[in-house]
Parts: sequence; structure tokens; C-alpha cells
Amino acid sequence: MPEQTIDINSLDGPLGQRVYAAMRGQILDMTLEPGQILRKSALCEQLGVSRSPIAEALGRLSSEGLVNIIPQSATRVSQFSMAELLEENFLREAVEVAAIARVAKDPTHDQILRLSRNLKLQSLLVEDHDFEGFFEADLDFHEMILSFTGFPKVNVVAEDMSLQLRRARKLILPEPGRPTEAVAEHEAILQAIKDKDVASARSAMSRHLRQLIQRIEPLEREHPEYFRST
Amino acid sequence: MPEQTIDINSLDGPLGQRVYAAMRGQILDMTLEPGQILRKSALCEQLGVSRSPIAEALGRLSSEGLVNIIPQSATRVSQFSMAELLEENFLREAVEVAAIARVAKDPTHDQILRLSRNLKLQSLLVEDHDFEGFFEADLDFHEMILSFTGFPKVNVVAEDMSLQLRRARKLILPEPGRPTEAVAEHEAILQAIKDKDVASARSAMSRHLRQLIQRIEPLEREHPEYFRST
DNA sequence: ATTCGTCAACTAACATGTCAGTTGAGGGGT
DNA sequence: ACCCCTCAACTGACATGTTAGTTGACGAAT
Repeated sequence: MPEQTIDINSLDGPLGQRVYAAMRGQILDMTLEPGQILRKSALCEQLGVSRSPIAEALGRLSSEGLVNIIPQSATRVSQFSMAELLEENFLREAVEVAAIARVAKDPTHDQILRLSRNLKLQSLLVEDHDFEGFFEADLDFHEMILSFTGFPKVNVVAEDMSLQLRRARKLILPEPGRPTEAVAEHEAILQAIKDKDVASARSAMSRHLRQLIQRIEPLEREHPEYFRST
Repeated sequence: MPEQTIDINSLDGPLGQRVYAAMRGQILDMTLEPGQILRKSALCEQLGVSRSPIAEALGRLSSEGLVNIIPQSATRVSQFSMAELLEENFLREAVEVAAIARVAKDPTHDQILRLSRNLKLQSLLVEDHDFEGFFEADLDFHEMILSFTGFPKVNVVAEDMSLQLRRARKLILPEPGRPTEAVAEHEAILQAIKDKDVASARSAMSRHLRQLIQRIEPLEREHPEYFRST
């Protein structure tokens, strides 16, 4: 088996940065499984680089919590813990609710227009059963709201603090009626924005985000191998 | 001038970790000034270690935004930007308001007791004009609320996403009446918790946190040398 | 006097040699 | 048969040599 890893040359910037980005991507899309052991020497010959940039990349991944470095011993892709996922969901909800409150207070016509367009697209994609495309549009919807706060880094920070959540989402099996529900929830959010109704915008966003954690909770018994026992 | 830097030996753990912690502390308490250039070779002989652990430490500080590494050229302590400070304040408010809402919903007797004790301490310290001690108690008050959510990492994440804010706070000149006001605001928060009044707990926390940004805004013209021009 | 090209000195980035701590298998003692 | 001790092999942590890119000063041409 060729064990095809990502090639580094498709990116730019310093070598350590490229290794970091490549490994981060592989961890987040579950190509590298939780619990898997990462050997520095193996990574060296797979990627064709020396140990320095790999050490730097692993260090940064470790500070983000995506890998666990056991001193003088081993490095492995970090496993899930349900407590951690619940915590990340709390933080994500805190930020997204604050963002929607800020946006709903005084939305511009352009913002409403862009959200409406995105929502129409979501409906079409669900009708066509293009769930991959819907997933993308869903992410865009939330990212747009975060960027409408006028704070450029908010969406980056919001992602960084819910990395495990994003990774766990990959494990959720598609449920038949869910996309249609999600579109309805998005419509409720948009309606509240149009009405400049801050309170109902907040609660609509809360309700929407709590759907995710309900579907994540059963994961611990479906995939116990990805969760740490402690 | 002896140029006394922190000694590394007072900490434990891997060398890179110690260097990271030491420099992080110095940056956060403004011992290392924004804009100051950090020379790796100079740090090597000051700390008595080689370049590897220093490179690791600087890499982690860079990913936290505390230093700017200009590729192949220089590394400097990052400067402030008012937009960034406003953004961090927004994020901090989002998390702390969500936390207070969760805590106020169903506080335990023990939680109320500990907050009350802390608040009494704050009053005493203000009466004695021990503002240094009050500053500590203030931080404890907020940290306690964050930890009462039951999520262990929330207070760490909340700090990590408002590092510049914490650093900028050091520049604020003490204002005569402010500590007394702060205690009153804390009391309003505690009262809302006792009443299990989620809505007023939220607004009391919001009002309290927005005091800080008002006192930070004039900083840009008082200390233009610490802000980046862009 | 001013502008532009050149070059030397400095920097971070990378490669690699070396050290120390951990782990797990095997052998000796009980 | 079981437990503990020892030791070899592997790992990450650190030191240091090497490379390549940036910068700023100096000097030549205008």
C-alpha cells in the first residue's frame, strides 16, 4: 500500500508551515485517526524533509490540542473526550450567539441580501440531494454571520476553539430529514435578523446549534475507539 | 545595566516550555515592550540555552500572536492595534456573558458563598487602598464564574483569546473612583445570581465589561509608540 | 546632491549529530 | 509459575553546523 500522504509542494511558505498545514488538514478530515501514533522519523522520509520542520509542526499542533506529545516517549493524534466536545460547543455557541445579536441589531441591506441568497442556494441543494454542497453552504452561512460583526478574526478564532467539534462532525451519519430541518432553522435566524429582533435571533441560533450536540452525543458508544477512556 | 531577565531554572518541565513560559510572562506584564526586537543569539546567551528551545518558544508565541516573526529577517514583540483590542473584548464578553447566564440559571450554595467571600475581600482591599490586591481579587472573581460553568478549560481559552487585552490593561492609569465602581458592578452580578435572574445577570456582566474598553480606547494617543501604524 | 545598484553582515530556516528518558521484552531470583 | 530487575532499542529533546533570504549601508553613476 503506497500510504499516500499529502505532498508538501502544493503549498507555499516556510517548510514548517507547510508541514503544519498539511498535517492539520489530515487530522481535521480524519485521514489521520485519533490515537494513531506519529513517528518523527517515518514522517521525515514520507515528506522528504528533516526533523526540524516536523518538530515545529508537531509543537504547534500540540498547542492546539490536535496531538498529544508524551515527553521522551511518543506523539499521537489526540482522541476525543465527550466533556471536551461539550465544552467546545458551549464556547462556539457563546461566540455565535453574541455575533448574531450584534448583527441582528442593525443589519445592512447587503448583509440580508447575501444571507438570503445563501439560504435559497441551501434549499436548492437539499432538493437536489447534493448534501456535500449543502454542507459547504451551511458553513458559509455561519461564517458570513461571524464576518458581519466587522471583526475580521472572529471566524478564525471561533474555528480554532472548536477544532475537535469540527473533526467529530465528520463521524456523524447523515440523517434523512436533518438538512431540511437545518434550512428551516436558518430561515428562522434570517427572519429574526430582518425583524431586527435581537432576542429571537439569539434563541433561534441557540436552538440551531444545540441540534449538533444532540447528534454528537451518541458518538461515544458508536466509536469508542476514538474516545479516550479517562 | 544588568538587563535582568527571568531565570529559567525556577520552573520545571522541558526546556522549550520553560523558555516559552518565561517569555510569555515577560511580554504579558510589559517587561518586554511592544515593537522590541528579539534576537535569537542574544536570548541564547542570556538564558544559557541553545537555539532549538528558543525557536520552539518563539514559534508558539507567534501562533498566539504575541510576537511577529518576519521570515528570514527579524522577530519582534507584537504591537497593539485598536481594532484587535475591540475584537478581543467582543470575544471575551461573549464568553463571560454565556458563562454568567449558565451559572445564574442554577447556582449552588457553595458557589454563591465563594463569590460572596471574594466580594467582601474586594471591599476590604479597596478600603485599605491595596489596589494591587484588589486587582488580583478582581481576576479571581471572573475566573471563579468561568470555572463554575463546569467546563475546566473555559477560563484558559478565555484568557488565550484576550491576551492583548490583558497586556494593554497594564497601561491603564489608576483612576480614583474606579475600584469602588467595579465592586458595585460585581455586587450587581452576584445579586442577579442569587436571584437566579439570568437576563439581568447577563446585562450586569455586559455593563461591567464595557467599562474596560472605554478606558482602553484613549490608550492609542497616550502611547502611540505601542500601536502599529497600519 | 540624489538615486540606484551592489555587496557585506545579519537573520531565521533547515539539516543533522548527540543526549537522555521511556518502554517493553527477556532473564534471573523467589 | 510469577514477579522484579536489568538492559537494549526506540523515542523525543537539545546542541550545533549549514543554507538561503533580507536588509541597510556604502559607493558609483547621473
